[in-house]
Amino acid sequence: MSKEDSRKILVKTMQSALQSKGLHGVGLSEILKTAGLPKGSLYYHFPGGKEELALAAIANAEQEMARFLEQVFARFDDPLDALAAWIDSALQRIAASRFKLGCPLAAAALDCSPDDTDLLLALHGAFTKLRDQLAAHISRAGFPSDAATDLAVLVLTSYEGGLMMARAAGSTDPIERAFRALLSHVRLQQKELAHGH
Amino acid sequence: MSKEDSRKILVKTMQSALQSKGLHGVGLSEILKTAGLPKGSLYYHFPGGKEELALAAIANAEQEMARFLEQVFARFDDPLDALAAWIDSALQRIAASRFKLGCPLAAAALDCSPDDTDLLLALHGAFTKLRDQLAAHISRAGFPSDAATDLAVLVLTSYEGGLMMARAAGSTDPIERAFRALLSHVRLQQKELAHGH
DNA sequence: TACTACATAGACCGATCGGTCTATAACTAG
DNA sequence: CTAGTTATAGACCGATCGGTCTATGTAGTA
Repeated sequence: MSKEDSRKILVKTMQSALQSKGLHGVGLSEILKTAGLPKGSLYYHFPGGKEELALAAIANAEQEMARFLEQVFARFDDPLDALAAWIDSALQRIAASRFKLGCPLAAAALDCSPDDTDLLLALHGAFTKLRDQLAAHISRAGFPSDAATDLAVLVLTSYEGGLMMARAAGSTDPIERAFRALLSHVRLQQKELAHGH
Repeated sequence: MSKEDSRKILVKTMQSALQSKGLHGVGLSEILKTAGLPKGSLYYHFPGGKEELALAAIANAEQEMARFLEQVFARFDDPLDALAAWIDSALQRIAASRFKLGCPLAAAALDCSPDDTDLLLALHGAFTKLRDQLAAHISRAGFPSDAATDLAVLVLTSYEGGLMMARAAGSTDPIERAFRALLSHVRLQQKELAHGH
């Protein structure tokens, strides 16, 4: 097994552990058992231990989300259609996991101590990047830059909150409702902007 | 110290621990130290241990939120003004805690194992109650019942997601942006509804 | 073959986890 | 005063926590 393989396995395992149980919800022993690797491997690849592994998992999750968003927006002419498709796929993903998996970023954000500055900083960076990415696409739908950023944040917060509530509900209903409302309002505003000029 | 006092102290302490560190982020010993009570008291009042205490904290948090919402909506004629005021107070609260405190419900939802059915059920109940409460008020602003429920869920998800992102950001910016977008869109829709009839 | 990194393997550590148990203080009723 | 209930007090338990350490492969190079 090469160096890269073990590293990736550990990161993926931690990422999925974050999604299902949160940062303190899983022990290293459980992660290692799932990964099929001994403790020596973990501390060889991640001398910083659990926190360094969590940071790597967060970075990986951020990258995956960013890439996936890019793909979806590339497939649609209308950014709002892309948004709807993105939510649709999120719906399917969480239902497929039987509502066990949430967002690893959100889980880490709520499960860590307020003075885990490294973690919080990494999370803030990830959210900001995703926000700006969303905002850039949304502005293409005719929204001024600042309004687009506001909207991007609304989309992100609803997405994160929706995932959390869907987990509690054991149903996609919260996400569906939130984005039905959101998209209908946004379409209306879009029309308004088009007529106004 | 009477029975009720110790119970309340324990519940409050657990509630604030949930907000700052999540369910598994704090140990019982830390809670007891903060509460100034010995272990015997905890297991006398809560034979079910940590989980029973968490359930009580969740129930208490739900009640507090519901009551506070009721107060805010009673103070304003326009439900949308009340909504804005509610968010405003949330902004102040989280800033006052220097972004350490989130929502205890969200923290519990993301930090627990997917098969903690008791916890998830309690959380689902709490979210549903808050949703319906919000929906009832929103419908007074001229929205049809189903649209009002969708909107209520959008408000709740943005609120929860906003709190989480504000914690990561160390700033109220996410909540401000999300609700600036949300309220502007909702006002527009409200006007549309008014003109349509 | 010998040397040298790289990577795995897991025994072991003190600390802390959630939880149980017995003892005792404080108050009430008779 | 005594008996009984309520609540506190904290020693103690096995399990598990995150982390350290030494020993053992394993691959590439000379």
